[in-house]
Amino acid sequence: MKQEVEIMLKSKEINPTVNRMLVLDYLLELKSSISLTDLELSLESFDRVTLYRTLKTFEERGLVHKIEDGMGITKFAICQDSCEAGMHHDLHVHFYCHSCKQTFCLPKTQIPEVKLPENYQRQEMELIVKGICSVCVK
Amino acid sequence: MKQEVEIMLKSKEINPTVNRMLVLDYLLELKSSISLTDLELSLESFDRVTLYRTLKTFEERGLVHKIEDGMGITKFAICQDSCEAGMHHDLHVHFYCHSCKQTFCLPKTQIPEVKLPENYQRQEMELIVKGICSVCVK
DNA sequence: TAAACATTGCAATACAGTTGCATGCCGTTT
DNA sequence: AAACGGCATGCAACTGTATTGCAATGTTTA
Repeated sequence: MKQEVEIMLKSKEINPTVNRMLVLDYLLELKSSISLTDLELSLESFDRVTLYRTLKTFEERGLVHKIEDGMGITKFAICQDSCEAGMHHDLHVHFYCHSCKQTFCLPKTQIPEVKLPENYQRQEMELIVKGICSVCVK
Repeated sequence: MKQEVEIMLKSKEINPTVNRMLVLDYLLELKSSISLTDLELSLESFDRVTLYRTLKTFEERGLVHKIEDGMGITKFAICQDSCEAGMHHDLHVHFYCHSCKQTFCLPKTQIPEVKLPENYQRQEMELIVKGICSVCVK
C-alpha cells in the first residue's frame, strides 16, 4: 500500500515525503472530499501550512482538485485518472450534505449540457446539488 | 422610483430606512450580483456591518439571494418574483467571468434535470459556469 | 414624557487562506 | 570532510471575509 502511494507520487513528479504519502494515503481512503481544516484535525502530526502546501502541490500536479462546496469552504478530492496537471476533467456533480456537511463526488452523474446566451464563453462548470446524502437519509 | 423601492420593502415587511432603500435601489439597477465588499465601496455612506445586516435581512425576507461565485466569494442578487422568504426558487445558472470577476444570473438558462444516485435527496442546486462574459469577450 | 424597540456604528473576534523567513535535511560538488 | 545548493517543514505574522457584542442614536408606542 505504501509502495503504491509512493509510485503515484513519483508518477506525478512529486517527491514522496512522509507527509505527502500520509496525505495521499488518507485522501485515497476517503470516500468524500475534505477541507484543509478537517485534514489538519485528521492528521495532527503536521502543521497546517505544510498540509496547505501539500494540497497545493497535489493540485498543481493534477493529483487532487479543488471543490467549492457551495457553502464557502474549499475542499479537496482525489482526481479521476483522466486528470492531468493544469487540466482537470472535473465535470461531474458534487453533492453537499446539509446533515453531515460532507461533499461527495458523484462521478457517474455528468453535468448535462447547458446552453449559454450569445457571446458567453464557457471554460469550466461546477454543479453542486445540496440535500441529504444516502447515509444521513436513513 | 424611490416610491417603488419603499413599496417593495414594505411588501416584504422590512422597515424602509434610508440605508435599506439605497441598497435595494442599487441592487435593482445592478445587472449582475455584488459582494459585500464591493457594495461597501459603491455605497460609502454606510458602515460595512450595516450593509452586512441589511443584506442578511433582505435575504431572510426573500428579497435577495446568496450566490457562491465559485471562487469562494459570497455575492448577492435580487430575487426573481417567484421567491419568498425562506424559500428561494433559484434554479437558474450563474456565470462567473474570469475577466471582470462579475457573477451574472442567467435566468433564462434553466439547470437541466440531474439524476442522483439512490437515496440522495435533493434540496437545492447551484450551477456555476465559468468563462468570459459577453462584454469581456469583445 | 417615558418606556420599548429598531437601527446603526465602532470595536473586537473568528476563521480560512496565504506569505515570509529561519531551520533542518539531503545529496552534490569541491 | 567541508561547503554549497535546493527542498521540505514549522512558526509567526498578515490578509480578507464573515460575524458578534455593545453602546449610542433614532423611532414608535403607551
